[in-house]
Amino acid sequence: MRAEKSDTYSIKELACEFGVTPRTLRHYEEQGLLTPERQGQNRIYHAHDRVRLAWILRGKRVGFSLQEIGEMLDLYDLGDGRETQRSVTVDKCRARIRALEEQRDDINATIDELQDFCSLIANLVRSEDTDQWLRRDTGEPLRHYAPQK
Amino acid sequence: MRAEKSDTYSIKELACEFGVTPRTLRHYEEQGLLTPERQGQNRIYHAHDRVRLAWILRGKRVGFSLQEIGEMLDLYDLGDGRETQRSVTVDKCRARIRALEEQRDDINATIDELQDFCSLIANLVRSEDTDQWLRRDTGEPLRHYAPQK
DNA sequence: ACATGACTTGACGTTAACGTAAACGTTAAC
DNA sequence: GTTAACGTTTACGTTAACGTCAAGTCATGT
Repeated sequence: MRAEKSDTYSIKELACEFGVTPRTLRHYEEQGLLTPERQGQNRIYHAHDRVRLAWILRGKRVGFSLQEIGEMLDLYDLGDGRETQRSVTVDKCRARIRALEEQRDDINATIDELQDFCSLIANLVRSEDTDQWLRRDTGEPLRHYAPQK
Repeated sequence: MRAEKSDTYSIKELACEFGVTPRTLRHYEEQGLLTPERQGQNRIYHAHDRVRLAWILRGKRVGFSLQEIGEMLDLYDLGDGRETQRSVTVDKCRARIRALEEQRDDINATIDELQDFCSLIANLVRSEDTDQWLRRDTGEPLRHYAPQK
């Protein structure tokens, strides 16, 4: 093993670090999302690639397709192009932001509903009189979530 | 056509209303996410199914698989089961909430980066001296996003 | 009577994002 | 020298979430 390491990674090192497989990194390369340096035949990843990979994976977590992620990464690369290109880039960028904000609203709504439901059933208690489930706080019988007979 | 409509929907009506195809509704039924009433051979959807469909589609928008959505819907149905079942349900529910919160954090981070980038390139200007792109505010030359020659 | 239109059930096709296996070339250790 | 551990390319397999037929059913309108 050589003494030099600088801050480069083999395909497996980088994959491991991000909890993915080498195959995944090759796949991202096929899709044009990564373009690692080559030493002979082997891929060498730099900090630059690491940053992009982090972006890609976060993009995935928030539900973007690889293609969409590629377009977003292209935005960065086109950031200093001609005037017209730049305004297009800015527009697309803002559209993405709006989409993400909508998605965040969806998530918040889902969280709210899950929390309501969660605290509701956490407070359930069975009435010995009516043989029904009641809310511990108000004593109201359930309707909404009761199985219909 | 009969006079009665109450608040039921044909498969196409419900599909249209939510911007999906009838095929999609049948698919959700195959997966056990919907169980519409039948009149003879035809499916009849009620308000109840509408609510579930809204849940399903929002679940999809925030990135859940149909299977995960099914499990979440099951949580609701199991809400008034036995004590032990209920505690399991609450646990799963809280796990889901945590996952969603993490995802929201991801989204916020992505939005932040996109906004930074967006305002950055919106403020770019070209220097006639150096023939480079500079920040309009600080005059700093770009490094990060400049294509490497 | 018959055509129209909405619905039904198969069943196969498609796309995305990889998994997996085959066959091969380096280098490092034993 | 050969086994092991890593890398490579090529190529076919897999899963999810439907799309897209084909072929049949059923109530209506004319």
